[in-house]
Amino acid sequence: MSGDSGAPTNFIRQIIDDDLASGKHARIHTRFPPEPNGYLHIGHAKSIVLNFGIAQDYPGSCNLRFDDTNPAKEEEEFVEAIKDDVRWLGYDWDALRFASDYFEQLYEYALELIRSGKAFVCDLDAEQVREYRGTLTEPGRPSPYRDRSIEENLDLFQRMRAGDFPDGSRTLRAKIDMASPNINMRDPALYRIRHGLIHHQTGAEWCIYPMYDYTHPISDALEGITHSLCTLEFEDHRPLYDWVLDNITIACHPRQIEFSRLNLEYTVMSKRRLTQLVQEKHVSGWNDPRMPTIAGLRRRGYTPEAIRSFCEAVGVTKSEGTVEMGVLENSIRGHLDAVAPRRMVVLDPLKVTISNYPDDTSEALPAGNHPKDESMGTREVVFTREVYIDRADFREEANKKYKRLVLGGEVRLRNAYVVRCDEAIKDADGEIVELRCTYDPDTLGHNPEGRKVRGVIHWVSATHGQRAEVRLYDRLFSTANPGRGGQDFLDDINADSLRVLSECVVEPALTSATAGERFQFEREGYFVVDAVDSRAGAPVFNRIVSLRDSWGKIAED
RNA sequence: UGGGGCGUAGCUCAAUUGGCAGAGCGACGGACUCUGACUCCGUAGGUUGUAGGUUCGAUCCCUACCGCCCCAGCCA
Repeated sequence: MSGDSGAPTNFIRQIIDDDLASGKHARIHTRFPPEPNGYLHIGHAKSIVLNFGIAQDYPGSCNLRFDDTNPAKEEEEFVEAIKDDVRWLGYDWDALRFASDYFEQLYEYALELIRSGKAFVCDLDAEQVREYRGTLTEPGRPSPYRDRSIEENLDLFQRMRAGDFPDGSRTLRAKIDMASPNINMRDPALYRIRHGLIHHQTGAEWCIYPMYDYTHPISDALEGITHSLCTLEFEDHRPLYDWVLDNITIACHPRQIEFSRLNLEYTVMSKRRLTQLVQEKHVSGWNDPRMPTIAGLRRRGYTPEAIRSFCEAVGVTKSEGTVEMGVLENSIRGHLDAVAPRRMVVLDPLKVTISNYPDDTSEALPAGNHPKDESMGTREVVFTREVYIDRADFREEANKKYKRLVLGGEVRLRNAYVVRCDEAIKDADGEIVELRCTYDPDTLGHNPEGRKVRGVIHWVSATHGQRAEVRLYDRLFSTANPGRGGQDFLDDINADSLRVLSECVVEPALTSATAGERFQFEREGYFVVDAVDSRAGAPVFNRIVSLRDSWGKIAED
């Protein structure tokens, strides 16, 4: 049942299997319930893949529901961005809902709670409530307003809605148990008063807003959710979730199941911190390619497929851990290796003159777009007397392990000829400014006989290539767990997380690349045409991820 | 300190519910290669947090410890 997509099973899917087998449910209904107070991040993707993935694999459905009970923090911009991100990830909701759709029903249920003596209007202010609540080790004391008559509570609550009382002056509270060892059960607030806010869905219609703990179970039940999946910090809230549904007249009682949230090395995931990065302009916005947001990963060049397979790879459990960044990187490498056309780009150009190649000639050489997939076809690269190679691909001398160009040595120019380096020309400071090489005309398409070249390097024609900007992104933070030990996480920002290279040379086939197109720059990594800053005929490239590099780990000789 | 959770390989997860502790990723080594990529082959890596107990037999059941996370918003 759960294996249809090849998605690995987990304890939640096992519970669902059991519920289907026992006949408790014939159909599964999940929901993804974001609060529109920020952009979605990779941690939300885990929840999205879980919830929508279950709906896909079982006979089931999944709603997108905005948990919009706190208009002070929520905005329409965020609801639109979230819808975009969910769709981009490849999912479509069965129903689009807002918790605010249920405000009227929520209000009616609150009246029911009051009528049955399960809720009361409390006149304590926030500080007094805190004093009465007790501590982790001491029980709380009942509010002096706890035993008001039902009639008075009804009247007061109706007047709360009518706007008769100022912010913070009163709350509606559940009447549960002030001595409960679970603080969430110590007569939690159900409604608070908030004047003067324009809610993005309901406008100025309400001046009282329901709390999450009250809204969520009822919203779930109203939608016929069977399994309400949330993160571990809500485990303590489950008794309250159940209490609400057990004490009102409602037919459905979803099962809340908690799983551990995603933690990723070298980044931060809390909305508070992401918001701070954006507001204080440590990044260019929610979609900065270094951000772990879906919008950031999208602009960075990640694919929905890669993010989905990443989410499946990390699994779903109740134990907390931190996933290595390499797992995310491998997910995109794996996908793009299969589908990204290959191109040649020189990031740090060093001019090479092929002395024995005629000045007035050029050759259009066919180059495969993919080494293992001929269906991806070929394009032409232009070979000329002057080409660029990368500075890192030449050394005056090196040991045998160095598989690139050395003085007096031979190397193949990818898709073209074998060349030998005869001379390195230096400027007054001793810096190499040009290489003089000779090429072997008999090495096109086959290797020379009787001798072995050191390796293969990429190149671009100096006369046919085009300058382009390439942005090299690295992890946003320099430590695996930013801000650990209580210090400011901003101190851990990686100062080199973005390097802009403006003098790169790209092969002709790349000048017409359009926004969002992804390529492998051979021997370098995977790159995407930036959707924001590229211009027609002048693409800007973002590095998505470098190629795996076993050479970089070997100590320099 | 009260309550709620979680501890299995470097990381993420399995282990048919008491029957020889495995996989993927990573690391390391090799093969292949016109990408130091991809692919393929192989190796290492464990006192299952600790100490007891029950049992022929414990990752699994019991007891006690230890460590880590969450909870004292009129946030979600």
